[in-house]
Amino acid sequence: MTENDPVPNSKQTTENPAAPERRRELLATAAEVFAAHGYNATTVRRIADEAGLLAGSLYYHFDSKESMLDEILSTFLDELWAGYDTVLASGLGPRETLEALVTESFREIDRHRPAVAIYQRESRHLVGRPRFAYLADSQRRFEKAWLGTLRRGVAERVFRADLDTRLTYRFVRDTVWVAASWYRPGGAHTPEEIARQYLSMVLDGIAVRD
Amino acid sequence: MTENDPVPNSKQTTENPAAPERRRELLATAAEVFAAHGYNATTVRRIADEAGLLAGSLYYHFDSKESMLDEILSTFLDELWAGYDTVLASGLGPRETLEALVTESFREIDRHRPAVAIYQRESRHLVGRPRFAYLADSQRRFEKAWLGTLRRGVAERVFRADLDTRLTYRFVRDTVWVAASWYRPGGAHTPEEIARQYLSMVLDGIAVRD
DNA sequence: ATCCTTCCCTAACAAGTGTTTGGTAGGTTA
DNA sequence: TAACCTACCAAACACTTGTTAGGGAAGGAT
Repeated sequence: MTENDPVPNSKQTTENPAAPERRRELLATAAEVFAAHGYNATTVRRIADEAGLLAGSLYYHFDSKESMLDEILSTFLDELWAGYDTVLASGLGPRETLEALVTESFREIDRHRPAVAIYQRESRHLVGRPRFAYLADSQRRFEKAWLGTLRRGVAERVFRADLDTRLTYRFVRDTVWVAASWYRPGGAHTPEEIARQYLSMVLDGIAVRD
Repeated sequence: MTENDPVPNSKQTTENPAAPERRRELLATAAEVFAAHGYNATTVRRIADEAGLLAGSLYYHFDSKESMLDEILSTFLDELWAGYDTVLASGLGPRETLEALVTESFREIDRHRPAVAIYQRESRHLVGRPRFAYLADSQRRFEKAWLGTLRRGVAERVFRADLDTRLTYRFVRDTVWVAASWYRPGGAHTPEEIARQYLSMVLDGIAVRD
């Protein structure tokens, strides 16, 4: 029996500053490989190769392959919602809220690109599994925040009333997050620049005004 | 040896009207499962279950699991390009070309929803494999068609000149195709309605004009 | 009645999968 | 020096994977 487990295994909710340095390195490479090839197509041997150790050694740090995925996604979502909640609590108008949410989203893509890519690819079939129940929660909060902002904007006559709000929501949501598939940190554009251009397009359109 | 193979196996480029009825049924269910769970996570036993036969029996109709994927994707892309080429050859202006391409895209999503979903999910790591070289071809033609239309529009002063055309291209492209992940045939909106709303948003923006 | 074709099943194969177990080099602490 | 902890390796485990080989039932053609 594992009577006196040192600690490393099993996720830590409270941040332990002194401890799992190596753990984060391994999670980072795992996330990179998951994002590049997909969770199912990624073998733990491949992760181990990339990290410079053997497959079995990963199980000193993690319970299972799935728990790596779990930790990658939940860490990302925790940080995402910290940013979103700050925006939503600051009492901005609908247009400013939309702008702030979009900008925050591109910043998260910048910081958690692999996690976002994994989320996009895998969340659809992970939702439903009890272990990943927080994904469904997050989806609900997400929809509430975005749809609410859009509807508020329509009510206050800053957003057009002749569009299906639900369709608009989907377009806005998807285009923002799908950027994670081509975005590369350190590329030609900063997250803020991308957000600015994206907002300009979504708010004012790409056609020339008459 | 398989001296006298009846025909069924191996893809048919020229449409044989008398033959592979069952083949198309099986491909349709395979596409559905691939789209729902991802290619790698889908076992041939799962496809067989869904189709009502045993795993080995699939190999009477197909060479391999990969050849099913190949046929699903190439069939879809063939039909997509038939539609696109018609649009591109009809000598429309940039704005009308954009509208026609977007509308045609949503029609393709309506007809080939599983194939589109699979394409979105898997094409990134299939590109490069020699067997799927046509995916890279398609990507190049795709970029050429869309980027060309956008640039022509900027030159003719119908699209804004102050946006990064490449960014605009990515946004337009992604938002159109990602719709396959939530679109359900027979839903509240027809493909043409979705295209109209989407175009209205992209061309004129969601903000109220001053 | 015989043959042939179509379409499927049964049963197995080899390779690859996530995971476990026991061991061990090297540093830290007692 | 002895005991201990950390982080890894070596080797195997049980299971799932895509795929194949051989056979057989049904039905139309001869």
